[in-house]
Amino acid sequence: MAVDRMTGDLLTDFGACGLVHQSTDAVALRAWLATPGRRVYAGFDPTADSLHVGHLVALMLLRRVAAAGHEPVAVLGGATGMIGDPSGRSEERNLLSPAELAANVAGVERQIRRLLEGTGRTVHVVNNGDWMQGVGYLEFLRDVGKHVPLSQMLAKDSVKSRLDRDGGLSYTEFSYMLLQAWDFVHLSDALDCRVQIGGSDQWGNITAGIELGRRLRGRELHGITCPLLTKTDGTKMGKTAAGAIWLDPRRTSPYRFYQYWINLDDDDAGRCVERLTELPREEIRALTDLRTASPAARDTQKRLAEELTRLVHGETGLAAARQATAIFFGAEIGGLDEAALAEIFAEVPSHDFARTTLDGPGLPLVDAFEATGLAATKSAARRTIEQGGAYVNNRRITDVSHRITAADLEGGATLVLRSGKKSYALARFPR
RNA sequence: GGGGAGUUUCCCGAGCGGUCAAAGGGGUCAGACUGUAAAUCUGAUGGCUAUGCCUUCGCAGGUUCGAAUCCUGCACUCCCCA
Repeated sequence: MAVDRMTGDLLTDFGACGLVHQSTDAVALRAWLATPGRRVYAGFDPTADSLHVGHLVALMLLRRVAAAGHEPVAVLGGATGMIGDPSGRSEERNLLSPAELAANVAGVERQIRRLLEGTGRTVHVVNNGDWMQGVGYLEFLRDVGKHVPLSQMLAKDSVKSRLDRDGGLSYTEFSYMLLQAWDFVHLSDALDCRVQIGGSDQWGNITAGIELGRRLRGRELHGITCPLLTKTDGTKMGKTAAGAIWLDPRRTSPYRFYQYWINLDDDDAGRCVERLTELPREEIRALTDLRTASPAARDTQKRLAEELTRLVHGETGLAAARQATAIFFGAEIGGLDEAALAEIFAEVPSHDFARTTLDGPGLPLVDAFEATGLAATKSAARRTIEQGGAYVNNRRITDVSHRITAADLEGGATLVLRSGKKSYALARFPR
């Protein structure tokens, strides 16, 4: 992976990849970033115990920060998560319990550290809970609130859009930006961190921090936002009908993660490979050419899926995803141990049969299809078999009266049944 | 309150005494094609111990050798006139 893209300055690099939506004065920003080792921060609110694909942009931004010779600072929202960011939200958030929040912070921190490791730079992962917990309400109002004009707060898009709605927003969420603004000032004190990056919905919060820094410290702070990654069909990147694509393999298997990228349409894949990978610009250009010349090959999707799966799940995860892909697309199943099967078919429904059903003539395939739910009725199962859509361990069975016997298990205890192209079910025969 | 039309298998909708598990379309499922896309094409589409048997056409009765189709009552929906 090409982490060493130190060809230009950070802002130019971001711009070239389509990662700049808005920024504060580019000249001042460039000047500040001209010195290596500057600290740049992005925040992550722990709304769940895992990050999802939507967070990848910010994470990759931080990796680029490191690649450009600076030091990324990831801020975990142990304090801000108590409140909930109204930005980009149409409704009031539900508050998380402190216990949930602590668990979320722990999970997210682990992921961030992993993803920022290996950048070869010092990485700071801090929690705003650590500096906010001890601050009293009165103290905060006097030290911070006093310096933030209400007119500015009310002018923020995140606030305005919510005030116009039926639900409005609570005082609590309204105050969120003060906390984030204070984070920025605090980080400039503690780490001399003077640049904050984030999604375009963060612009209001970032500028609130910049303003506060000027008033409180007379310090010049900078901000960059990147466009929110959306798909050409208008839906959010990383959302599927089945829910979000998470980085935690327990929530989203490496296979599904891999498949998500493989299935992107050409334009989306093009944008993702540009913004979410660290491939050299020449390679990205080459992929674009390939995509135009022979879209069917889908080189971009493959490369994208490969890069991101390796980054998030490691070589082992990538290998597992590839193996699962081969099997899900028709490779015969054999020589796989139970553990590998369980891993690959983790999200597939299964049904346990008594071992004795295999005795004598064996278990009718029709019955197995019905029991596993692959077919609603035995008649439906028969139809599927007759029409050539039934498979056992990816071998097509066309005989309606086919029966499963112990011999089919080849020593194992699980058979993989399939109906059509992608409906799978496991038939287990525990000893 | 008066008059009229209707209620069919997942949905829409044809059927108006036997040849009706019920046309056609949609959907769904399989197959072919394909880029793990879209479109297209083909087949299937109540259930089962399956050349047969059982259940289904608003509900309950009745007429008939035989009813989704005819009669009676009930329920619900829609339209028109007050």
